[in-house]
Amino acid sequence: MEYRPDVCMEEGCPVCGDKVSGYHYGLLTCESCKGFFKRTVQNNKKYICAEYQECWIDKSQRKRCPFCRFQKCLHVGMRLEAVRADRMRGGRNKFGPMYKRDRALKQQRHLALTEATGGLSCSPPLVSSALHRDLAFTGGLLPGITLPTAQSDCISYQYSLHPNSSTPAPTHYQCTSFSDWAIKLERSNNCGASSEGSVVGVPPLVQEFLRCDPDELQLQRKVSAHLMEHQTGWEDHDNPSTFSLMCHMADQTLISIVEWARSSIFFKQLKVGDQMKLLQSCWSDLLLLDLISRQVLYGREGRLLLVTGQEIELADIASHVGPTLASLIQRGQELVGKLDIIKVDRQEFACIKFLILFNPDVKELDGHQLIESVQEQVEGALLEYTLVTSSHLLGRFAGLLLCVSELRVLSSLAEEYLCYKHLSAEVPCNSLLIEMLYAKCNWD
DNA sequence: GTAGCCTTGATC
DNA sequence: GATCAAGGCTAC
Repeated sequence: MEYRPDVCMEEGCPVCGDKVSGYHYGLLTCESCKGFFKRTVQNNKKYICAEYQECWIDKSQRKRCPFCRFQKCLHVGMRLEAVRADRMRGGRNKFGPMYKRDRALKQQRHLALTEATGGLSCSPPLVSSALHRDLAFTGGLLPGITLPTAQSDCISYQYSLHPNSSTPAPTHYQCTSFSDWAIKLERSNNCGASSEGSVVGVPPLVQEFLRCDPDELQLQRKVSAHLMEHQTGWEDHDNPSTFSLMCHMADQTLISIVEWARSSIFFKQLKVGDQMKLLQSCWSDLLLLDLISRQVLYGREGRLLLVTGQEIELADIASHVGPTLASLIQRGQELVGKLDIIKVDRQEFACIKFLILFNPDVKELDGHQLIESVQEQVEGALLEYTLVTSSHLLGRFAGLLLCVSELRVLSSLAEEYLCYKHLSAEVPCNSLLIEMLYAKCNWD
């Protein structure tokens, strides 16, 4: 394989986003963070953060808070043990093979991406570089002018959120090839389907749940179109932060979840009051399930696939967020890993959605009996389906229920985080997320 | 204290 | 001998 050193150097420093100069103390970093890390460790420096130990570190602000800079160095994986106690110069350390593996991996990823995008990746698809732009890693997350189409194999992004802006978009980023993604979708959609449209071995109720499920590509187009249509209306004076964009994205996903529920079997039979109570009780579970199922069904390892079809390196996100969100992402990743190992399919995810929605534990339900009965039917259908598809008898079913419990814990933590961000005025106004959050609080 | 460039030396 | 990741030097 031809070795291309530039592939590794294209990425920004994981600490500050500056130009990488090589592997230093365990990973690719820039020269200044290398020097900073060395000075700190060699001289056993102790820093104090003047604020809340969550200072943003980028190229322009890295000098402001050495405490947070050093914390970030450690967080992204710089290794203390790579700083030599004896100060011996030259030579290699024990990380040599690790650097080699990392290089090979990056090279492999680059080639895979080049192939997936039909050799169009002349400029690197590094959303990570865009993440370094501002405190809330703005940019690169709104689909630009080019929406994925069958003709366009490459999804472009621009820095500039305003098409008429005089500032030229400095870089185009590429994302997952649309055709590659579509192939994955098609494969997933057709799993087990017979030519008549019924599915062999799949209980009729599960088939009905699957029929209610929104089409992923339609959802992607809808959310992307909405974000592009409304981007000029947000924070006219400034670019919206990435967190704010994520909120808009989540809002749109939530709207699609409500639409899904309203048009679904059983739910349509409920009184509006009960419908509201059920949705208010589980909106965050469903939102998180939507995100997680997307990773399991269509995502790639180490990346976060957004509802718009864009992908972000998880390592990049983790290195740009505070400890609370980083821990949430970590747990989410672990859950995706668990579901990935047991290869949960669309049928099972469809059942889980109904299982979450029809929660008889919700208080003051008029149609409590009906909801309890639906929950039993869903459980029965899921159990039947897992028994048909898995040889592990009850193990798979029990495993899925355990994952649902973990998902509920995570969504509750995510709600707390959202609440905190809302109190810090970082969530956009008129957010459906906040409306749901408040509805739940008042109702609880 | 920072950060860019230089020197060193084990490994390939 | 080339490479490259350590530590060192020094202008700012």
